[in-house]
Amino acid sequence: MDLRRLPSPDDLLILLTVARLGRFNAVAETLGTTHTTISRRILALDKQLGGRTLERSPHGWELTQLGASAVTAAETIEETLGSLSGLIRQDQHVLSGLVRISTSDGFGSEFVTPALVRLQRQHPLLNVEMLSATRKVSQNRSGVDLEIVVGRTDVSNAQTIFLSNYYLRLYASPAYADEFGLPETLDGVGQHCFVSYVESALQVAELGHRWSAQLPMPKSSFQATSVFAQVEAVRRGAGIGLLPNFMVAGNPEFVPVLPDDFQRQLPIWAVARPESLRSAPVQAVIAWLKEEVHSRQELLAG
Amino acid sequence: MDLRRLPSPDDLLILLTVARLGRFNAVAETLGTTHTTISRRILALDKQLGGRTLERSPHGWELTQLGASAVTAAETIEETLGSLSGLIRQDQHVLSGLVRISTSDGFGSEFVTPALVRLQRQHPLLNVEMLSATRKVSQNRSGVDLEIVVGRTDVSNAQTIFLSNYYLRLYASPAYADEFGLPETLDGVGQHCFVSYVESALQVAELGHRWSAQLPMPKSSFQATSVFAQVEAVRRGAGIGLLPNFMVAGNPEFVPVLPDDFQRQLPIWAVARPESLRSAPVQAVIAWLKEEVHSRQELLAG
DNA sequence: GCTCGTATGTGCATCAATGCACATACCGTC
DNA sequence: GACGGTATGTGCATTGATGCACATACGAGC
Repeated sequence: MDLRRLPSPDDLLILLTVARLGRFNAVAETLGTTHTTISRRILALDKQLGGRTLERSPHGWELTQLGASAVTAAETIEETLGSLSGLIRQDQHVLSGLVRISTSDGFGSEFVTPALVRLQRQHPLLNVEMLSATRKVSQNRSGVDLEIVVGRTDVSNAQTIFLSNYYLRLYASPAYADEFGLPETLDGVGQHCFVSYVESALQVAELGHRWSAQLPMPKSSFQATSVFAQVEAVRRGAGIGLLPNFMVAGNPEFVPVLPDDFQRQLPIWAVARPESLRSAPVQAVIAWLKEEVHSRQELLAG
Repeated sequence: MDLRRLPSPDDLLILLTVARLGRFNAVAETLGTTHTTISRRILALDKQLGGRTLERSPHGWELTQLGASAVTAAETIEETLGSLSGLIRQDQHVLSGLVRISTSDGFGSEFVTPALVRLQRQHPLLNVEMLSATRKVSQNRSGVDLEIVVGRTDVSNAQTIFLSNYYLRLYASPAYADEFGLPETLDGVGQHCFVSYVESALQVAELGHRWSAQLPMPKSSFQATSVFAQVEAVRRGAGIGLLPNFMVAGNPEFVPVLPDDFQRQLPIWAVARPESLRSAPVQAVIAWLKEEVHSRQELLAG
């Protein structure tokens, strides 16, 4: 990529500040420079982008459509730089102590474990305990510094940090499909064996097949509390299973069933009490987890 | 967020280019500046980040851990800026007109052709002329909008854009190996027939066997100006040939000869005058070409 | 060991970006 | 309408970044 042909990231960040403050003088004070320089930099940016990014309004400067696109890019750059700065600040302190994390087993082993291993490699004095449980967010988090939870979060004295969405979709094994065929409609799923979570032990309703009337009662079912068991059951032909996409997408041992008709999107959150969030190790875990999720977003969306 | 406290995004992008190219001089050429400036900017970045981002290695600069974090951030910034640029370009242009490109025949058919075909499929009004010639970068580029050249680029009034490295390695056919055996050392190559470029017509010295004293004078030689002819000659048992890896790697009709003892790395560049680079179609060609090369990097490195 | 080529770093001159003083424009108040 | 305050833009001086010439270091070849 020709870096000289790209808009100046510094100029984009200035535009972002203008968008926030509305006046050149305010921006100049904030950035420790003069309104003259701000004016000139916006002029230069407009030339780079081939149009006006700002227009005058009674309340000060307002973004044009081009300016709005540029500000979106600037926000990404700002966040990227902020993360890098935060990383550096973290690197300057040796992290130690113990962080206890509760997480569901599928997401835990696929995303949380790698992030924590990377973190601990850099901070060997940091001890990590990862408790696997597929549960809804608890009202009382004693003993746990951070919870990774699925679905809705109705909790009042904690902060929720969105990590990502993932998808539950219907899958079967090629052998099962060959032997029993696959349904043509969602109603047809009721004629098949179904693999899912144990309903009586289900804490997160969205993980179960009952959560939506889209899915009929199955002829028979194979239920497990472990998502690994569910995946293995589908792989071995136990039936049609409602599985997290990130565990089976792209694997030829799993055939999507009615992929255009059914999928269920679930958010994953990190939840922590405010006092936990004042801990540098917990903040580090969150940052590294976000990085892990972000860098593998296509697996979660796939 | 205090923007004055953040690392300079421009300096991060320079580090990214250093990480890709490994040498300040190459970066300077690519960015149209001097190695002095690159050196100073890296020094400045190291100060902003509070540590060294690069350390010396036998192959050039290598990233420290801090440098790797910084490069990750730089990649995000680059992509963000690229997306913004792409958005703006989309809004402005249906590509049309004529782009004339000069390129070597092997690389041209393997990488340039597919990229151009894809581009033209999307922009049917765009006409493309691809001139095949294996030459060094010319001082006068009249009639050609873009040159794809191999090896060193010593040119003053044009911009060079690094595309990739590829490798010349020694190969023979299985039949030749059976009949004559293969050498155990590089000196032993002198006892064999050698297939190479026509020395008297050689414009890029690195393509010839003489360029390095590692390769002895051959007993006899088969020389051709067409790399396709060279490949065919080796395939038909004419001798040991110095061939681009991307044309024969993985093909059972070609046996690597002394692969651990000899290889020659060559850079490939796109070169254009500043006024050519102001043309949206030329910019599009460069972008698509880079994408083609990037998405098939393992073939070039293999 | 010597020579050559290449890579990076230092010092000074040059150039581009920024600061400063001032000008112009607009709005609100009297 | 006049005045004061605030916001943005122009021209020239100043400052910081970059280019250029040269120096130093390293590796390869003879």
